[in-house]
Amino acid sequence: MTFDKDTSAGYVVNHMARLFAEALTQRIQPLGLTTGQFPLLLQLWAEEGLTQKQLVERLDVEQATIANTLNRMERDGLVLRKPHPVDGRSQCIHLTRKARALQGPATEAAQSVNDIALRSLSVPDRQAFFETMTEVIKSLQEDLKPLDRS
Amino acid sequence: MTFDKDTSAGYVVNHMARLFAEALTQRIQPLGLTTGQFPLLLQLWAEEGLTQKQLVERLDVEQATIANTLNRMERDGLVLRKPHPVDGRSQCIHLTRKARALQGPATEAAQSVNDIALRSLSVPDRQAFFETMTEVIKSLQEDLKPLDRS
DNA sequence: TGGGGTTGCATAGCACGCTATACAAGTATA
DNA sequence: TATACTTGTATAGCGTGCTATGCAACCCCA
Repeated sequence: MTFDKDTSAGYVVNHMARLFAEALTQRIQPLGLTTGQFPLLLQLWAEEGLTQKQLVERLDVEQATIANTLNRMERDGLVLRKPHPVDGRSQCIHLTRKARALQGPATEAAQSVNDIALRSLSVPDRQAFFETMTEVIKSLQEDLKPLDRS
Repeated sequence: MTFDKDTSAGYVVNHMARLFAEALTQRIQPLGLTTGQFPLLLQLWAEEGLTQKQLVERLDVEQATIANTLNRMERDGLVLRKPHPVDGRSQCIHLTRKARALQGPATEAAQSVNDIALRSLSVPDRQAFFETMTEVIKSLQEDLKPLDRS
């Protein structure tokens, strides 16, 4: 019994994820954005001035990854780190005018990728797809949970 | 109308893919393997002595990625590059005894991750999940196709 | 008021995947 | 045969994500 990549959920999911990323890159690269910055921008467009800690809590990404992405965003003029009024360890992350101006085009780009990806699916199929992914994510998180720092 | 990451297919797919990778890492790290090596090993367990070109054709990964992964696998004693009998540019990729011995435990680990991930789904739901992913992949590939070097 | 634990962030170092590029070996053509 | 094109690999450089670690600011308690 040979293990076939094409019937391996992990393999197919990984492949799909890379295609999503590629399609998004194609559309946001002209805006000067990258895929990793996207979740951060999304969060900051909704709530500006969050600390890194708060961003980590809201996104499913490790602190070190957030810190590195913020470095690149600061370098690219998307974000400013301002000192926290009371906690000397923290900084509040603020968007530049440039980053604010990208909200429209960038979300349109992301929406367009999602629309294209799901284009051939019926509305109930899309719904089922999301429900299934939510289940899968839950199962994997439960499997990984015992590892959490307790 | 704000764009919500939790209802964005791309975001959820990316998150799911990272969880799959984490779960697999947890199981194959003790074997001295990493996630990126897995597809290559799978292919070589089935057909040893392939060239890099042939691996690129069989896996959905770029040539440069394959070359780098092979470098790490050679470094880790999983793979040997032997000169191609007729084409001086190519090399045939052979597995070491060590790599061959890992086929059983490694495929079991991957199978176990897939089983856990899909655990809460009925058989028809699993089937539907694969069909949907295949559709999504096809749609994204069609969107990206115009970019191919023709 | 210390001193010790905690918490927020930064950094080092790695794997993985990508694009772009270089280069040697092969092929074909004038 | 000499030249030009093509093809197979390698490498540089980057972004994304991870773990592990360091460190200063904070907090609590004796």
